[in-house]
Amino acid sequence: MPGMGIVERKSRQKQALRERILDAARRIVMREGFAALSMRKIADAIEYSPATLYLHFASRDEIAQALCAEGYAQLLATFVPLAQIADPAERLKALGRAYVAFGVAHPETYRLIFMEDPSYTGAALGGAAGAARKGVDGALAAVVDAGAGAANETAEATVAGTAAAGTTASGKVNLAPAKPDDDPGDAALHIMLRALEELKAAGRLSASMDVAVWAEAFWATLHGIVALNLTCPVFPSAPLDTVVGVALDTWLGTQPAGQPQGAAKSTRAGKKKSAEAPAQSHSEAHAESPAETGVKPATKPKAASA
Amino acid sequence: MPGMGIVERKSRQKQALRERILDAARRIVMREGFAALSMRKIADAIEYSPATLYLHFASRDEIAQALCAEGYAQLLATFVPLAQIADPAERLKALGRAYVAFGVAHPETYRLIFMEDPSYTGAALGGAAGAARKGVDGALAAVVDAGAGAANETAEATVAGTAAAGTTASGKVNLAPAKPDDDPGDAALHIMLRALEELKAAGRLSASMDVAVWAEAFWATLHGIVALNLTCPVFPSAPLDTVVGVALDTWLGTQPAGQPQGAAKSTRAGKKKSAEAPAQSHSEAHAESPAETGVKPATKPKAASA
DNA sequence: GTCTATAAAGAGATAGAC
DNA sequence: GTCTATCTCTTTATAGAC
Repeated sequence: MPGMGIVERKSRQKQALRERILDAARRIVMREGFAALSMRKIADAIEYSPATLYLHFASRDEIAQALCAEGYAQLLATFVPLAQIADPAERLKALGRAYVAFGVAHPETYRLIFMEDPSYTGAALGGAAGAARKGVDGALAAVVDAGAGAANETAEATVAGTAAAGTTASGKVNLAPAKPDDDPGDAALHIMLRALEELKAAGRLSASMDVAVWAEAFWATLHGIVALNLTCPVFPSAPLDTVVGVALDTWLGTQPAGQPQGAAKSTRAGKKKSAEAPAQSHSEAHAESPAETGVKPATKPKAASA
Repeated sequence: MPGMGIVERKSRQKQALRERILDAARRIVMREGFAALSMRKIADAIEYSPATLYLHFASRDEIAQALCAEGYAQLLATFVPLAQIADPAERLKALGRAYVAFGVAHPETYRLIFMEDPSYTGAALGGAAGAARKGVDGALAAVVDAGAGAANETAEATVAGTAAAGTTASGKVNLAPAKPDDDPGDAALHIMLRALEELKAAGRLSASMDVAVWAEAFWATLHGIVALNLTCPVFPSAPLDTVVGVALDTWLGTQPAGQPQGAAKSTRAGKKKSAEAPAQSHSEAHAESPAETGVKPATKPKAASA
């Protein structure tokens, strides 16, 4: 019977190999696309035999789902600092831009999470707890909780003077109990819903609007932009940032329309941001992973022998 | 040397077999998903040998692209009658609803065209000419062309009285030359752009808005709704029609700002879709194809042997 | 725990007989 | 045109030696 330290060392080693497997898998997915992910390739990459992988993961699917949870946690992590933005509309815009930036910066990860198989999406949204507990989720849950109190008040201090608000703000916010442990995959949703409640309280969103519906439609817009960008060769014809900007302005009622509905800067100077428009740069985004862009993932094997 | 009639008969027979191949392929894709489409399965379905398929299609990819072009033409066909709607905002709403309905009614076809491989999307948008020429495209091109003249005037007769319009309407419409033969895949885009120009002329869209950008962002919203609906297990929590309604109202500026509009019954009783929520029903959609819904397409082979 | 070896299945595509 | 037969390659997953 070995001492406790030996057991721990073995456990650490097992965990380490598990991480190496996931690292290799992630690299393959990023470079060649998810379709090219195979047990053999992973085994080759980590210089183990394929059979060893099955001691850590029951199947290729389990590896894929672990990658999904990881990637989703990474996405959530980019939201954390943005949840502190005082103005709810600006907060939502920043979240939207970060969402699109993530999808553009990590196309294959985004594909795997949101465009491949429903079970993968489910693994990411529901199973992000496991991967996210590794550090991200704690911080996020803290932010979400803090948002219920502190962020709300700072937002009021900044915004409340604009319109007749404050009446419904205090009483109705607890409509979203925001149990952070309940479903960590919904953390992003909670951030959005809170911002929407503030927006509504400030009179900048129709009081009759169902915030849950608005949030889903808003999400769909962002997802559509990312997904078309990844799949459709002719999208977008205008710079991506321009399309995102129009979408955000439309959803948040800040568009320079003939009549602004909520509260907007009446008219803008030029036509659009045709001049600058850095387009796909997104230097604001995440520099963690080694440039997932550029390589055609090749869902199809294409020609190999001739 | 055979007579000309014999050559024609042979050509017809060849075409007929080509159609049978595509029919079988379409059925497989609809029932088992695109990933399950293989030359052998097609051959089995039509009771020919796999080698025969290669006399009609150079590769599996070519079959897939033909299916894409077909499906896209089918989608365009559902737009044709809607292009006659006089009010441009209502026309765009109807187009949007038809788009979503198509995606929900033909999930695997939609996936193949817009969510799988960029080359497939390209084949649909650019190569729809070939498949569409079979009858759909002619009608569509006619509608598009007629739209430049007739539909525009009916729209003016119905709408123009609303706001101060008419000044820019006549002079600027030819901004979109609408060459129907040029790129038939863009026919849908042209329909949208025309509606947007009318909207702008009527003062119901900001004069500074770039209609091309608006159109792409609008498309992205619709695509996002369909794509999430097909991939994300928890989307939507509210009935799909409600989400679509909010999106359309937001984009077309018909949202309440205090008063509830067409859809969205102000407040809901429960939290989520616990109570009613028919969700995926959509009986309004197309009944042409044999119920592509319901069966899990299984991108992955999953368990087969044990 | 890790390996070698292999089973079992399936894919796309082609050569050559008829 | 069509078929038989096959080549080549890939995959997931497991059995059993060490």
